[in-house]
Amino acid sequence: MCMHAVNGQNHSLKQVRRREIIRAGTTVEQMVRAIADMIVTGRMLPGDRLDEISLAARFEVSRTPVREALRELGAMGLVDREPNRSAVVTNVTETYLHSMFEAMAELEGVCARLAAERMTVDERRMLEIDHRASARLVHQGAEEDYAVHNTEFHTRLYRGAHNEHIYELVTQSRARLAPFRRAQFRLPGRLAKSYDEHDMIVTAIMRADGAAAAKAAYSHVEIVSDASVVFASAREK
Amino acid sequence: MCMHAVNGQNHSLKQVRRREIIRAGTTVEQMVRAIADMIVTGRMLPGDRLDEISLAARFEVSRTPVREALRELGAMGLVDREPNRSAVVTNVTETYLHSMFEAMAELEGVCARLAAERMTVDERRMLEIDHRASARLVHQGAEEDYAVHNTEFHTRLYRGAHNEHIYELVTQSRARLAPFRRAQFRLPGRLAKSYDEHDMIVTAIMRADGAAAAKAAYSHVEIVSDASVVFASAREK
DNA sequence: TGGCTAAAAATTGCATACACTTTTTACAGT
DNA sequence: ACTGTAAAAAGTGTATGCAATTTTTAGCCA
Repeated sequence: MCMHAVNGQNHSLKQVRRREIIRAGTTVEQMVRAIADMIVTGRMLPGDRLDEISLAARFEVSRTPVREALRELGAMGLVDREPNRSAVVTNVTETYLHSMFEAMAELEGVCARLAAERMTVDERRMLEIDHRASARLVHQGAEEDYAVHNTEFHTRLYRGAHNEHIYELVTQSRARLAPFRRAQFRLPGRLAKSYDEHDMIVTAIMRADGAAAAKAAYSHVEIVSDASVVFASAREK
Repeated sequence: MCMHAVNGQNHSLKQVRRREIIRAGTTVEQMVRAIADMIVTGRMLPGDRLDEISLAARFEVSRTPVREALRELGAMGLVDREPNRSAVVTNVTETYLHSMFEAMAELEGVCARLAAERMTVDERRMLEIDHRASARLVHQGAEEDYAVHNTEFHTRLYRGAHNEHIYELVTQSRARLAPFRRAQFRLPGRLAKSYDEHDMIVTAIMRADGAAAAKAAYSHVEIVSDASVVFASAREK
């Protein structure tokens, strides 16, 4: 049986319905953002399968845009794809995880150094104000809120380097690392320690001491301890 | 007219024919490699359009895999895509280009430092031998061959850092930068200068002097001069 | 000639169909 | 029960079709 006429009709209706739901950008962009968010925020864990049919059903689209979204997520390193196999939330070896933490430390170091040399007066002021304000969160033990502050703090550093490409690299790396650094601030005393480390960075930046800022930012990432603590959670799957 | 039966037949035949042509990986992977190569080697210039229909015809596939390939190239930063518009080989502002060169210099610096600290005896030996051998190419003024050597030399550095993630970042950045650093070794005296700079890096690495290696590698990228010289060629389009 | 507009053509976005591959299930023989 | 295997089910890869959008072309008027 030939359904071309019916198809057109059906298609139209769906199109109209979709149009209302528009949030931002194309269907694929939305899906990429939505799925990336699920991975980065831990609602999906390394190893979890992402099959095209389920995703298509979930987002109420056909498999075509789903596949494009998965392709993009694959290029971003958030999912692994192998021919004729379902996509899977990227899981990495301990060695590779370590290399990501180290790369992150190096990049943070570079950003902090450049930020110390280049931040505008306004940027420095905002960084310091925001940092000081976070002391309250530490005292309250507000882990969630501190995590939000922490993300902003680092984003300020990355932006402060005034280098668009480095910003992209470090942002991409941070996203890929996110699934493996969950539960970071739940370790006892971690909040206060993080604050002190931020303080070292801020102080160096206010002095425009690039070398000190780089050193402080590098050690803030704490390659070794984080990597091992965190890996357990990744393997639980 | 309904062509479903015919479709099946036709499809089958094409499938069989394609199977013979397999080179490596899936159709999309092959296309990504092929197109990326065209961009990186300059057979396609920044600003050039990549329309799906022509590409589909060129590679003898339907638009579906073409779209996936373009999506991936977009994620890699080699092409720009906007909704309802043809993909275009990425062109960048002078500011962004400068940020890429700077990022590259920083990354090379990190790689050189880590390489100086971590390269195995074999890696150091191979680096030095290969470097010494390139002196002949300089004397002959063999630009093409030196360019090949140069690529290998830097790859050795990146690998020598013994950090998989940094390797990925620097490789990705190098690919994105490639379209804008064409014709590098055609400047008079550039070959000899490049050799001397390599020599500084190699010497520092052989001494396991990370700081010196980093400094030498950083200045080797020559952010400012390259950026301006090279930008002309990008704009010619 | 120089725009302005509207129709036509070209092109992209997405849905659907079907071949091919992988995974699961069911069942036979041991 | 236990394993091997074949059939069924599920899932991926890609071609094709149509709606929506952008680009081009043609014609019009000042």
